[in-house]
Amino acid sequence: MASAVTKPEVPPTYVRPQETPLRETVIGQRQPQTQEAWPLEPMPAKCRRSRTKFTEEQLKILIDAFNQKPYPGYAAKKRLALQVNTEESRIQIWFQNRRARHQFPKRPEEHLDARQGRGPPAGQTPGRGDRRSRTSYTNSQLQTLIEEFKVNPYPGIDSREKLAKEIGVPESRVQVWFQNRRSRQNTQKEREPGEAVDQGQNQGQDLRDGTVQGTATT
DNA sequence: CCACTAACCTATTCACACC
DNA sequence: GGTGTGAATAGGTTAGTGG
Repeated sequence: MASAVTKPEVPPTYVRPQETPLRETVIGQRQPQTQEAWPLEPMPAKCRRSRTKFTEEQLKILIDAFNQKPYPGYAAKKRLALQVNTEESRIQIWFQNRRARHQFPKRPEEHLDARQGRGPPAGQTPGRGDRRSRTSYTNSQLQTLIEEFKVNPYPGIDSREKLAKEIGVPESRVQVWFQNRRSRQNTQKEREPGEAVDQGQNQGQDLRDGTVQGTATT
């Protein structure tokens, strides 16, 4: 694919959130100078997921859990999600925000084992086995993601959900995939500042990555 | 208008398979 | 051992909601 059609559609200036948060994040409000950078349509109607409104009861459960364990593992997050009847990804975001905003009680007796000075206190870490199992994408799934990335590296909630449905993975995985993709694209650009290259040909390599497959989780 | 906070972002690191 | 990449983190920004 990609032979004729694909041009590195990705606008060279598609983003620089640092200074100019001119993403498409906003609901049809933003259309900054990069407007030309963006093609014509990939501006989704709706970008952000609608704001979740937790009830008092839900908050009580969450706060209680947070006080006991500010770094819940995947299983714990899943359990909480079930308890408060929401998605695990919402739980994850809630804990992220909570940790950022509140000085949670770091138990001194847990000697924070400064492994590197950053990151969660080892005493509270989820533990290795407590991560979500790694998602392994098939070639065709990756191909779909990559194609979409070339068109729009910042898909809104609607696009993400559509993509997720199309390739059969949770929307949260699509979001993480785009985050990682953007991140790695940036670091790669730093290494080789030569042109905005990549895209067109890299695709071949990107697909090569697809050799992953196999490893069915569970 | 402003405080609060969910959603989202980048940057960085961890984990783990693969060579 | 290095590389690739999904999943996690910290910390910052954007934007919806309610006083």
